[in-house]
Amino acid sequence: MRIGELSGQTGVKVVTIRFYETQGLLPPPRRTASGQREYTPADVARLRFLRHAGELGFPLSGVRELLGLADAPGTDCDAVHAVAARHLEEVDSRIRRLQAMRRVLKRAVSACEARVVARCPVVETLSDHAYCGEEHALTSRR
Amino acid sequence: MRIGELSGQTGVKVVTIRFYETQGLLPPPRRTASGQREYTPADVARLRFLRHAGELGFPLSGVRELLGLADAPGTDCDAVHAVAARHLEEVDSRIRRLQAMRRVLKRAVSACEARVVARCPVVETLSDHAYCGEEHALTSRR
DNA sequence: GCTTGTCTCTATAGTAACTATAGGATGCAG
DNA sequence: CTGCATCCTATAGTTACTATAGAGACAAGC
Repeated sequence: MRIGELSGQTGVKVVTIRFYETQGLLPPPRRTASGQREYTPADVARLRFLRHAGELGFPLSGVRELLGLADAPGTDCDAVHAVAARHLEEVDSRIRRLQAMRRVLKRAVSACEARVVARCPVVETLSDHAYCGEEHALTSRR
Repeated sequence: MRIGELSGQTGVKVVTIRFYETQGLLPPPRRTASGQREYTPADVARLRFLRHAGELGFPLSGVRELLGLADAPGTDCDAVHAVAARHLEEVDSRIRRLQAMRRVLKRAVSACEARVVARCPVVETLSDHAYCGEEHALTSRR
């Protein structure tokens, strides 16, 4: 099948498929005489794996590891588990950081709606250095 | 004060301060005869505002808007509220997406630990096209 | 006056994970 | 055979910075 068909079957955009190829996540397929890529059902499976991993937020480096492990004869479940567990921790940490942001933000936005104060609570929150007390919850972002 | 001092007082790295200047978030300061930047206490306040907004996850475009509104004579609280409320929704949405990821991920990782199945649950989760049923919860990332 | 060390300057490139665009070539239906 | 969808490569843009190179500036000590 050609790249458009592969894209349709997997839900991965054509440009992204080519991008995955440059990143070594998808093996370079055979080409027709005119240079067009020709894929097999095995590529569909691999690309679906890629997509699912992407949807679960694995970074491409992690996906690469997972693919390597899944490809190896007799999957090393421990190694796979380690990659996934590490990513789960990362997701947890991102959630915690976002929730900390959310609390501060929600408080300011709500105060704004309540209209009980003279000065804009959002601007105050951002301007006030005392707010830095919240800083502990809002550790380095990313 | 020079840029290093400003950096120390605000916790924003020197390179980041210069970056904010190129992005129009911090006005270009006066320069000494030799070309070094000279800042005032007003710059400290503005940079702290910038840092707080950054910690709350506002995109630079949002920070730009907020700064513009905060600078205007007589803060337009409604406009500020709109920017903040929009960002709050964005944060909420990111949290929801991450939590959906987390559920799927947690299930696979736990199954892995329980060791009740023959094949690696993480690899299964990623390979199984039936998993696409979860797709609704895991909408387009980013 | 000279050296040493820290700070500052500009400009460029790299990060993640794609997306967008330009400018052509190919494949297929009518 | 013409038109349109699809395909090709290569390059640049996105976000919010960080890293690096190579050079100039400032303060202290000798």
